[in-house]
Order: sequence, then structure tokens, then C-alpha cells
Amino acid sequence: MKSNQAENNLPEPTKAELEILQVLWEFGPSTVRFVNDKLNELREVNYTSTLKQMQILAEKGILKRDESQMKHIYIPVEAEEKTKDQLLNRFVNTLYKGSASKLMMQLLGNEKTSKKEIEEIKRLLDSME
Amino acid sequence: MKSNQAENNLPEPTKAELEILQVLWEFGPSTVRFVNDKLNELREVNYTSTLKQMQILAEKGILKRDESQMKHIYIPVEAEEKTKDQLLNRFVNTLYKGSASKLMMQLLGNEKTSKKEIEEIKRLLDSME
DNA sequence: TGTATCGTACGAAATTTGTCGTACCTTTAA
DNA sequence: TTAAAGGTACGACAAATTTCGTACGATACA
Repeated sequence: MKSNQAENNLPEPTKAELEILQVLWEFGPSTVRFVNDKLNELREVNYTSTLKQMQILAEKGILKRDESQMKHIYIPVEAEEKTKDQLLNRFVNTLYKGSASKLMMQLLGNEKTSKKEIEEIKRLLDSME
Repeated sequence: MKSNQAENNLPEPTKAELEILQVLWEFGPSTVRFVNDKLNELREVNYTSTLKQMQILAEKGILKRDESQMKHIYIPVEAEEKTKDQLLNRFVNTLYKGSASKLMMQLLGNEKTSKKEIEEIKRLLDSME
């Protein structure tokens, strides 16, 4: 049985794990209680479920934690940018054989991408050089 | 227990399902045997595993099949573009709160995105209006 | 016509992912 | 000094996904 981590060393965050990461990215290092409360604004989750997920994330090395207090504080090991980069790479590789411009075309042809967004992108590119 | 298909009506293709779709997109309508051979160029999979997956895909309505011959021919129901669009939307929504331009920035800042790709993208945008 | 080959059907095991119950420790405050 | 509140640890269960074994029908051809 082969691993499917062809080009990445980091284990891939699962969907539930991503949810947690997003809270930490948005609000910074947090306790399980805080994260769980945030998640429960969207859907019902048991406190211990969130706890378990965060412990798993810590085991995997995706989060680290400060145990100096009883209320452990969890912190993403990698910066938001870096993790998203990896996910994006994986996505481009999987669906577009690694071609960023192909993805772009898809994005631009996508009706859900607004004119405003497209303008924004153009401005971005012009200001790059 | 809630479904997680917030904004999509189509069931989300899983990882193994995507592999199969990619073969069909690349080579057109195919038999299980053909798809399985292709998959085995990458990793070891049992014929009946692939068969089962493709049957499940057919059940879900992602593939349809021509049963007029003994060797059933499987065909994606939706065009490649459309399916990828949905996946892309989901991806942008999940990671970039729906902002295509944020995704772009990430893509452009990504070292794996070559200068050539960036040029390609610019040309694309210029020719758009 | 029988046997080897190649196909589908399908239940069930294996794996991965997600959820939760329960035990138990620490802090707080009456 | 004890009861309540709130924390972590962790095994077990549940659900979703993936893989496979076995049964059995079609076809080919010696």
C-alpha cells in the first residue's frame, strides 16, 4: 500500500482539520474551547470531538501547543500562506496537470467569478512586472 | 447530522473517483479494463476495485454507461469543464472565502508557478477585455 | 462440449476519517 | 474540604471511502 504524498512531506489536512485551521488562522492561537465555540456557530460539534481533532493535528505536527497552562493553547506550525500554497499546488497538479494558467482560464470563464474580481486580478498583474 | 453539500447539488467526487474521471476525460469513454490498466500505470489496483468504483460513480449519476455490449462503456455525464468548475468553486470558497483574486495572488506568489505561466496568464487577460 | 478467459454483480472486509462517552485531574468558591 | 465547573486523555463507536473475494454469466476456441 503506497502513500499518496507524491510531492509533499506534510500530511494532508482533512476537511474537519481544515475547519479548525481556519479558525486558528483567523483568530490566532486559541484554546479548544474557543475553537469549538466558533465551529458551533456553523454546526453542532461536541467539545471532545474538537479536542480530539486538535490533538490529532498536534500529533501530526500540523499544530503545536503550549501546555504551560491548564488550558492548552494551540498554534499552527506553518503559516497560513505556506499551508494554502501546498493545498493549492496539490489542487493545480491534480486537476490541471500543474498548469496555473489553465486554472486561471477556468477561473475567468467561471460565472461565479465576478467582473469586479477579474478587474482586481488585472490590476494585480499590471502592478507586478 | 448535516450533509456538507452546502452549495452543490452534485455529490462530490472522492479522491479515487477523481482518478477515474481523469482517465475518462483524457481518453474518452472507456471500459473498466482500460481504466484499470491506466490506473495500474501509477499504482497497483485490483480490477474489481476499479469496477466497483465505476459502478458507484454510475449509481451516483456521475458516470453513465452503455450496456449494449458485454464490455460496458463508461462515460462522464457532465463535461470536464463543468465538474472542474464545481471543484474549483468549492476550493475557492473553502480556502479563499470565494475570492478568486486572493487565489490568484497566492498562485502568483507561488514559486512553483513559472514566469512562463505568468506571462501566459497576462496574455490571456489582455486578450479578454 | 468443455474449459479457459474475460466480463459483471455484489457483499463484506479493511482503511480512513469523524464523533462521542467516560474517566479523571485541576481550579474555584461556598 | 467538598462540590461544581471546566479542563485533558483516550478508547471505542460510527460513518464514509476504498479495496477485494467470490459467484456466476458470456465468449472463444481446441
